[in-house]
Amino acid sequence: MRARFIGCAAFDTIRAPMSADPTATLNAARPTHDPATELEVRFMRAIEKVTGTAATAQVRASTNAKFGDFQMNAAMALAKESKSNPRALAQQILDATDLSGVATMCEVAGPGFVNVTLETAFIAQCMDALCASETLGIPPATDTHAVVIDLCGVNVAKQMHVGHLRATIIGDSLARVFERLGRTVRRENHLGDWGLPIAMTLAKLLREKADFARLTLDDLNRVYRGAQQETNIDDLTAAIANHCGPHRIIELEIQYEPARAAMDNAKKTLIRLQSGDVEIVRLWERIIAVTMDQVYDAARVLNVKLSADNNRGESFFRDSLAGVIDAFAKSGLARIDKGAMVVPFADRERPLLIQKSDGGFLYATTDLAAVRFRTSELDGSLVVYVVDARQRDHFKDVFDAARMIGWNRTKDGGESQLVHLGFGAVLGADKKPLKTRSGENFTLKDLLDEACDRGTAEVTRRAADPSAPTHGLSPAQLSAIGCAVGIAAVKYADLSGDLTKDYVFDLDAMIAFEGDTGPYLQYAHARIASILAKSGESDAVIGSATIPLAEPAERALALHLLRYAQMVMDVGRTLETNRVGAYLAQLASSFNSFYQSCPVLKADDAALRLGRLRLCALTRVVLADGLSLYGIIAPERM
RNA sequence: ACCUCGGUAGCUCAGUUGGACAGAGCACCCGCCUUCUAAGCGGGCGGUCGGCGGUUCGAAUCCGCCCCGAGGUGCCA
Repeated sequence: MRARFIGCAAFDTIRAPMSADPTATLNAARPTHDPATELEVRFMRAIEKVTGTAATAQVRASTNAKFGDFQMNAAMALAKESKSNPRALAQQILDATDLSGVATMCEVAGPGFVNVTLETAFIAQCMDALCASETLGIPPATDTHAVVIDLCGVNVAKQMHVGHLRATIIGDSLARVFERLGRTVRRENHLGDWGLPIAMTLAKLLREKADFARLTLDDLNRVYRGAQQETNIDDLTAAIANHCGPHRIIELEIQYEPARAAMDNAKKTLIRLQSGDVEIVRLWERIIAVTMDQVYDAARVLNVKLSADNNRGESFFRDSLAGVIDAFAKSGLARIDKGAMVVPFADRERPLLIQKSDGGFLYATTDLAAVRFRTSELDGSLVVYVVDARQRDHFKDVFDAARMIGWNRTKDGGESQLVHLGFGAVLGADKKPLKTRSGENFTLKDLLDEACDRGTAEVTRRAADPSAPTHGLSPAQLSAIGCAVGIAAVKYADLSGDLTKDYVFDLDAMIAFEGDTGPYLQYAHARIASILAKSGESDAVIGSATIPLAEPAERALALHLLRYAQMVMDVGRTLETNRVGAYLAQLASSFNSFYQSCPVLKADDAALRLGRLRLCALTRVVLADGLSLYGIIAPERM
């Protein structure tokens, strides 16, 4: 079984494999409504004319409003290659660029930047194109293969803890991003539902004559831990390994006699399970059901798309393990070493162990079977493993072995990308990993309950104000909004940071409602929903209005809305979910600034009012869509 | 010992893959609700980007050597 979330570390195996091919980024489809696309095209033509090379123009949004809307940075790098003056080259490129209908003002600045200020009419044109797009400007996916995402990864008979939060919501969020990009997505929940630890638990339950019909997860959790402890003979094996005296060893052997008996019992139970003993299989299915109920509950509360349909655990692969060994043995990639079957690597000492000297299989064996299944059966051209960063070396080995034997191939023989998205650990206040083994830690359920309670308390407190939009709502309605707010706080806190870093589990920080938080985004959304409702205008009327861009706040908001599609595509390319959060925080901030300085319902004239309403409407759509990538619910009122 | 990842404001973190004076949020200080939701907006305070060298028009970002922290390293998963 895969104990995937014990603790700590930070790394990603992702950056190298995902960004290896620069031409892929160059040739990738770009959002057609995005001004950066048009600028890139026009500047590239000019660069080709001037220098004869097909270099990217390096068009970026300006870091500072005083530099205009966009900047073109290619001149400096090109000047370095040709050893010419960067400012002069920038001017040459600028002179050769046809910017009619796009930019009003362009100038060379600093060491060779080209600052671009867009023509307002062009921004309006882009905004109309964005509004007309059903995908918010995201071009259709070119790859029709599946994206396979390994997420959640719970172990049967064990309680979910805060570590599972990450594997579940990160995986779900990535799945949503790829769905948004038009890809076919397969969520795979690789359950730890097979092997000796499960048999040990079953054996102990049988010995204690447990009532399987009334079994709870707490019971299972306790028995699981008890079974681990009572079969533990680490001290004895250590004593033998350290060549302790015979007296000491005999003493330990007597002491560990019960442990050996328990282990023998567990192994017998395992054989019964493996051979399909009807009674044992029935009980096995029962403990899986008890375990999975908590997972489905958590998924529902977290608004994560995960159900029994996604379950494909270790037991699913049990009959293909011997085939894995055969394939590696026949291919000559594996050899026997010290009685075990290993796959050696050319570039490192330590091999990958795929079969124990006693003939037993290991989790690497299961993972190899799963890799093959996910590429060749599920047809995944991208397989992402959302698993604790500490298993980095393990996945490096498994992926390399899979590539060596050619299991990184889709049905049509194309190459699959195998990526381990190793997320950081959730640490305690002492900066040490929160460990489940100690037993006294926060369970996932505790965390989610607390988030809902605090959210509900906050929403209820504000609803007491007679002028609040939520005033007069029923406790059930307030609780629904409160849970959405509390859960948004938790999910945003997790997904908006660097996934590969550890973070300290701080409930108060996680469930904060002010500043750069999930509720801040929900609040902006609720404000807009409220304005739109109060306006009394139909979508059709609002949709045909002219978007106003005269005010700086209007212009800034519009330009940011135009960047949405590119951001989603960037997340698909890099798997960095924090880009969504950063984008949305900026969007909400831009909107709130706009809202502060530009009256909407009380605008000076009817056309301006409708135009600003249209800006509001589009902001609401993008905000809600972005929040949906995190699986965060955006209430109409709060 | 070896391999890997990290070190940015008092705290929590960003930093568009080498670009302009390093940005947010929290905390603290000062303004803004008879006006569309103050979970908000505007302004201020605050940093030798772990240290030292190197590469170049230009480095938090790339390279080298140190310091500190964490994780991993063959028959558990």
